[in-house]
Amino acid sequence: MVVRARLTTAKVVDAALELVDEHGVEALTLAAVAARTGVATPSLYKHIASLGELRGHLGLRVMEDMTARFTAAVVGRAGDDAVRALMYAYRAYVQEHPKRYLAAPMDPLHDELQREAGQKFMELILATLRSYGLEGSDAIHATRRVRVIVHGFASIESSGGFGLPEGLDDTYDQLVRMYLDDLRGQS
Amino acid sequence: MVVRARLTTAKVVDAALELVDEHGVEALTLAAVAARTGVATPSLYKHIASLGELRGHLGLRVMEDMTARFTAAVVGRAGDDAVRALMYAYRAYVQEHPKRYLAAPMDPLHDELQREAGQKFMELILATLRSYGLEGSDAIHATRRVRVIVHGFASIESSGGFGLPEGLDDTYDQLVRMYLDDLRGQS
DNA sequence: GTTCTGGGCTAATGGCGTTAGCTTTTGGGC
DNA sequence: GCCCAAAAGCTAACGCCATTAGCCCAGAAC
Repeated sequence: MVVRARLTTAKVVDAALELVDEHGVEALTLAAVAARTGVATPSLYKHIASLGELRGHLGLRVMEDMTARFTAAVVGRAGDDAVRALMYAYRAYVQEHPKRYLAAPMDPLHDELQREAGQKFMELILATLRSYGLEGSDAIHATRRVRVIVHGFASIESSGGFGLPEGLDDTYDQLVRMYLDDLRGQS
Repeated sequence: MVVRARLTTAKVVDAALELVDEHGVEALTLAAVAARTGVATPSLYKHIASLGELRGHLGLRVMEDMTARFTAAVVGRAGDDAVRALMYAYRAYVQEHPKRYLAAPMDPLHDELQREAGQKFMELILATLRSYGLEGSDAIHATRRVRVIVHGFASIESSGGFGLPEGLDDTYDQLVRMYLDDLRGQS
């Protein structure tokens, strides 16, 4: 006899992620998640503490997913090659999942649940920059600068903020080149 | 006898802006706006069509306010001096009104109500870059690049996304310099 | 076989946005 | 200076949402 597939926190987050990918963050409602998981709304509270906590789990999931993808893209590369791989992987991810990106936490370090994933992400960037031999605050500034560029571009692009999408690839190429030139200049 | 101050759309937006500045975008609720304006909630519908439209008006207000501030900062300057003034004014505005920044529309060109303000803003950036003599798509790319930098930094800073705020001024200085070097390099 | 626990359920509450329909104020036309 | 239409306020009500309380049932533990 088939055991009735019981719900778990992970499955609830799965449903939330699907919902966000399809209809955007504003469509993330407990009623919708319940419908998708085939359960009554209050039953979700056996697996999550609140809608806010579900959002936290969702943000964590997205951040872990991004880190995994970017790690795969960067591994085995160094220098400009690695930085390019990271930056292009970032944009590719957001292009594939534009609505999901708005569910990613911008301040993971301030959330108990997401802190570890946030640190892993930052360490990945630092590791990507390793071969430039940056020390102390130079490394921190360089990390912040890439983050500003990739996040700035991604958040504008994913919300349709660039009037016409024409030439966006070129714009991104220029940003990558600008960052690399800058890195080289001060390393 | 003092005439009872009647409500207008502008006053409703004023109240909404105060509310957002004090308690964040998620606190923007018709009930709260009604309480602040001394009116029953449904009465607001005599001045706005819906909460969504109020958000639109609010975004427009913020965008116009920013454009006015940045224009004042840039006027009378040219070249690197103008670009620096624009970029520092942008960050200063967001530092003064961190919560408000999240109410600013990221795609004003796709909103009937905000399109004109969005174009004015873009024209301001283009004008700021005028003295570099960029033509056609070069000007568009350069505009997009500044926007990515200032928005990326502002959105991360305003949501506390940089772990420790230490050295943030330096990071921003580096971003400004990076952009200027890049502009110079390709002009 | 009984018991205990975990995961589901229904019912109910309070806050929200929104609509309908009423009353009141107000300002312009005569 | 009065009248009346339109503007701007109100209360009542609806439906959706998150959340809580309290019940029930299945299945694992013993």
